[in-house]
Amino acid sequence: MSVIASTATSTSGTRAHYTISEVAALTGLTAHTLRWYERIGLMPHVDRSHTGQRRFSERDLGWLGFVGKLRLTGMPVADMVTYAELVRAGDHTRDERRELLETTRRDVLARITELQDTLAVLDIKISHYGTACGGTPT
Amino acid sequence: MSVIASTATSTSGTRAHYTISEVAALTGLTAHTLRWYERIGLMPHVDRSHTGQRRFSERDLGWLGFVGKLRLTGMPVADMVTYAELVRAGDHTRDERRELLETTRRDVLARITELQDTLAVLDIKISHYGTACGGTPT
DNA sequence: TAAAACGTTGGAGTGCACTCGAAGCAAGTA
DNA sequence: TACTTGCTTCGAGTGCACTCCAACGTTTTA
Repeated sequence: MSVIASTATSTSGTRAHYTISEVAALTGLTAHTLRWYERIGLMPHVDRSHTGQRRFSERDLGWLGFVGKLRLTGMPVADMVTYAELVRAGDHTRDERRELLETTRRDVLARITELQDTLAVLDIKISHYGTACGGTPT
Repeated sequence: MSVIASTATSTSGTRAHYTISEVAALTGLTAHTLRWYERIGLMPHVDRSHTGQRRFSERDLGWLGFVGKLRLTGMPVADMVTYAELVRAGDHTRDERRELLETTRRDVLARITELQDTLAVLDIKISHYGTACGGTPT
């Protein structure tokens, strides 16, 4: 892989663009997945070199970071695509986007509550196993 | 469906056994899923009527409740089956079971942290949408 | 310059967790 | 008795989110 070497722009740290394998390394996604994201409309338009290879920008990286967060929320890919489409559609979709995010936020809160609930059950079970006498725990 | 009518045992509330559709109604799982659980080894032995129909006990219901909690943790079904096998194997697997549960517990905690992290990102995004001026939010 | 590494595409395949269908008994109801 | 409902099994189908393949072109390294 060598030192990342491409057309640099700014003087410090910021890169003009990244190849697909560089982005894969940075995001933890595979190149396959990155192409698939583009195919399904989850990426804004990605630049190409004169020979047609993808050149990801800093902005693309930022977007992928956010998409990664959305993925961690458990949001379905289809909904992320919807969100991406709203972004592409322009400023008049701001309200819709905010709503989508707020719905997601509520879902996340609900999921956290749910998990804390399971945690309580797990703790009870585990404490039963702690007492080394032979009840009939399931 | 009528009133649940089967061989009752105790005087108040507790039932001797339940048909598959009763259990489906009680758990929210489908009859298909219940049979599938049994096929893959996720259920302890379920009693049958003289005609071969399943008769779920209170104990089975309790087990299904616990399995439901495990499912909510995000534990893969294969691991739940492993746990079920350990329970069937007898008392000498207690340590192993406790470890499995503790691993699950750690996973749940990690997931909660992860979700709280995404929550922070969502809140920042949402607050950007709140200010109704045209930046370029993604 | 030659070899190795990396990039492209469309389409097919994978693994998970269900989910459903078909064909055929069995039990309760009008 | 006829009908409706529910149960059985096996096997196939679904939806999601990737994941991989083949065949070929490009770029970097020795």
